[in-house]
Amino acid sequence: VAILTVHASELSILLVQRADHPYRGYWALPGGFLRDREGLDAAAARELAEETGLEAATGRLHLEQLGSYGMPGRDPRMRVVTVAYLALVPNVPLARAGGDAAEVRLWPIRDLAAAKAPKLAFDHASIVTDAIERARAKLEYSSVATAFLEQPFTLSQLRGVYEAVWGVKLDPANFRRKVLTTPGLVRPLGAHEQRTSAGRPAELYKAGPATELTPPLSRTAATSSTTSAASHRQRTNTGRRNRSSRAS
Amino acid sequence: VAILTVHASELSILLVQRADHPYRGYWALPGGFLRDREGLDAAAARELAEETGLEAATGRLHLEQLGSYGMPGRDPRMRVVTVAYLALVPNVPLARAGGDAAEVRLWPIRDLAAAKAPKLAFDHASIVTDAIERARAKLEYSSVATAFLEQPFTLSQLRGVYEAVWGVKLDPANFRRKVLTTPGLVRPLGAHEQRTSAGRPAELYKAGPATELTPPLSRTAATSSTTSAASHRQRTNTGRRNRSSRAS
DNA sequence: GCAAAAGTGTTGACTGTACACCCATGT
DNA sequence: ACATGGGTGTACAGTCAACACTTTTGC
Repeated sequence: VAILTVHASELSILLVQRADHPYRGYWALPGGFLRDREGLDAAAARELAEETGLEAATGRLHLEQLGSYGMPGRDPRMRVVTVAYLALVPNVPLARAGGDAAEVRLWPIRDLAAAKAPKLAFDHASIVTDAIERARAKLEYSSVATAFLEQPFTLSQLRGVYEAVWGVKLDPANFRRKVLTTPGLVRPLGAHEQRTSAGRPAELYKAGPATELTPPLSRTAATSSTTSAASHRQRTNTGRRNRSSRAS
Repeated sequence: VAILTVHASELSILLVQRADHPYRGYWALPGGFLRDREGLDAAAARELAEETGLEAATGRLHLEQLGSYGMPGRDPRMRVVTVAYLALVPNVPLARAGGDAAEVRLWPIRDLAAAKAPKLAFDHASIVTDAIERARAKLEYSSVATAFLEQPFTLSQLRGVYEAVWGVKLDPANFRRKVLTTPGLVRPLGAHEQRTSAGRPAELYKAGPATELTPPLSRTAATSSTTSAASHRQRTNTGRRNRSSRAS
């Protein structure tokens, strides 16, 4: 199970450090073996609960099948076919620390490519890559972003999820309009958040019944975060011209 | 392996009739067991070749993992976890007829919900549903439609794929523009088709390197076959004019 | 007052759809 | 000639990104 969450404005993944052979000391996705008379979804939900204490059935969290990995030799002990799942959760209590794992922690996605990156066991690097890509793609055309948040939430927090997962900055005004004009995406509660630091208190929302986002929210539409002159991104589109209406 | 093709303007799927217990006489997806030292993709390609004679590696046909199905009891003989694949192929030679299958044939998707629908073995009805939905969704945002065609093809044939898979009618003019303005989707060959019946000969194209279709082609945009007369009536009149001054 | 964040308004560029019209070919 | 399908032109309506502006809070 690839458990993704947004922690400190960073998309992060839960990994466990292996205490036993093989790949001792390497980091791995949490998981285990399918039991008799247990379906794939049920097994994934069980592993998720063992790791985080979160119940997939009760909560609003998101759990979906990601794909299966069966290259021969991926586990040196024997032939193993893994069915990977993707979980999107709001916060991770980080249950358990003993058992067959030496340590459990959240790794920011950004650090997985850095020098201090953890070494990943088996073919889990490939699974992690697929999980991140799936999550990024799903934000575009579905309403799963709310699975990263506890309810109720503000639109700024929801926007923060998109910005963390995609690594871009979004225009608050346009994001708000997009979310509010999509029918059934969120429902206003009428209440406002209690103050945190400064600025006008934001209205609170709950997730609505809608699951699809049509038309999608495009992640290519990052606003320039730097001082407007340097970053003109120009999408190499050969034919069409792009934005850059600044001089007119 | 769920093998989809477009035959006689109908999206169709290849099914084999089971000759042995269990589900004798029922129709099933072609498939088999994973071999030692064989990856999942390789096994799917092997099954596809056994069934159709098409080589996934050489041809331009499309083969992707669809998902895994592991509910206990789905096979009455023993616990079996199936990894399903989706194949999109241009034409199906329909190799083999003996072995453990009584018959092999293409079933139009439309007939699967009809009264004369074949009874499907195991949980294959669920897999077939997922395969069709995946294919329909993928046409929206990727270039896989060309996998249904032999090369070269005309834009009308490509449009016919969309119409068959989605069950809608698309505007030829707008479809053409959409395909041609997407960079790298198709490449013109300069040649024209040899006459078939009537009308101007169409230009021939090959699939290009592009795999994504952004922005996507929306399948909700079916042209209305009825109601065209009712809404025309009158132009919105006498309103004071504003905006719409194009001035580009 | 000032900074900061929420929220509204506006505009120009682009996109999608509908449909009129021209082109090339078979019968 | 005319039917048929290929291909181009164009107008209208809708959408999106950019950004100016107003509102509501903490300090």
